[in-house]
Amino acid sequence: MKPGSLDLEDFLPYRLSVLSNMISSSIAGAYSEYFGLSINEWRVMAVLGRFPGLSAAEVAERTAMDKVAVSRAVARLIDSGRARRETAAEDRRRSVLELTAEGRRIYDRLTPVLLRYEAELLDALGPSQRRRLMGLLTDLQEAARRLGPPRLD
Amino acid sequence: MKPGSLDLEDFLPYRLSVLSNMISSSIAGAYSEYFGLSINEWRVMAVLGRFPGLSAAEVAERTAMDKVAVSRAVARLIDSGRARRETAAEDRRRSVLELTAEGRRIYDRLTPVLLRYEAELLDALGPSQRRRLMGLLTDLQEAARRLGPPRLD
DNA sequence: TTGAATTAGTTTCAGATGAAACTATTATAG
DNA sequence: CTATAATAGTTTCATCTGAAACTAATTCAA
Repeated sequence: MKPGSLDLEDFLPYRLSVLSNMISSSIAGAYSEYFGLSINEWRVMAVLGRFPGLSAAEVAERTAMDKVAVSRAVARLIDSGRARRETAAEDRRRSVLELTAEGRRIYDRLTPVLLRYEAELLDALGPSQRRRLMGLLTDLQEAARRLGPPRLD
Repeated sequence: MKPGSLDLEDFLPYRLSVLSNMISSSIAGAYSEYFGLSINEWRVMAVLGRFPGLSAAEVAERTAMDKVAVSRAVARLIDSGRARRETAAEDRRRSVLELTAEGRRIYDRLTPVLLRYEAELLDALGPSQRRRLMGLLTDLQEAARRLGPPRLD
């Protein structure tokens, strides 16, 4: 391969994108098949299961979703009886979001399945790689943030 | 953290998705700002720049895009004068796709910028991690393929 | 106070997406 | 040979998406 040429299949951003889409759509297939959940609905359920009482903005922050996506996912979860919204007493703009009993049932059913799936993925790596993987992702993420978009010189 | 609980920010599929979106949208911002290219249009240009004469199905295979997305991206590239389509003489269903001179100009301008960006990302990792990264992504990808979607027990 | 600015969240609008149906061409079975 | 199936690619349709505009509530400045 001549230097300065770009092979998509060796290009880190492309590799990450393919891998991430592969894993996400695998998982999304399972959400969707068993419970009719979209990936955004599941992400909202995942943070509400762990941190009940968050506002929509706090959910957005913890899920890296934008506020429009959160608003729509929450609306569907409420429609389908899986989440509940109250208005914060001290600031009536804020919502206070929680899973319903039905939502929690699904959360409790799905969580161990996803953790097991993750463990099975990690089993594919050697122990030393496995230990370093998260730090590596953190470093790449930090670098991406620091670099900002590529600029034409 | 109690075992069996799922923290989104430590969950591999979520981490990969956030990192990948961060990097992809950084890059897409640059394409789009300088040349009005979508990520799919750029991917098609990237493979045609390296492998001129591919058919749409071959482009789809090399970019992990579906055939509808390829069809639309190609249509736009042709509209904007950046790619050209001919019909394969021996099989008139097949298209033979190439960049135009203008398309190649953009390709030649963008390629080194993206390679430099990738190199800067990799600079964030230690040398040993950097060397192993691609193999690690390959292993995860292979594991994801092998595992298929998670199943409720 | 009160009215301008800010914040939380929703709706709108225009474009992107993918599954399925469709067109055109080529391959294959009888 | 036909006609049935398979393949390449496009179009349609219903849904998804994000930016910007919007509503409602709160804060801040004068």
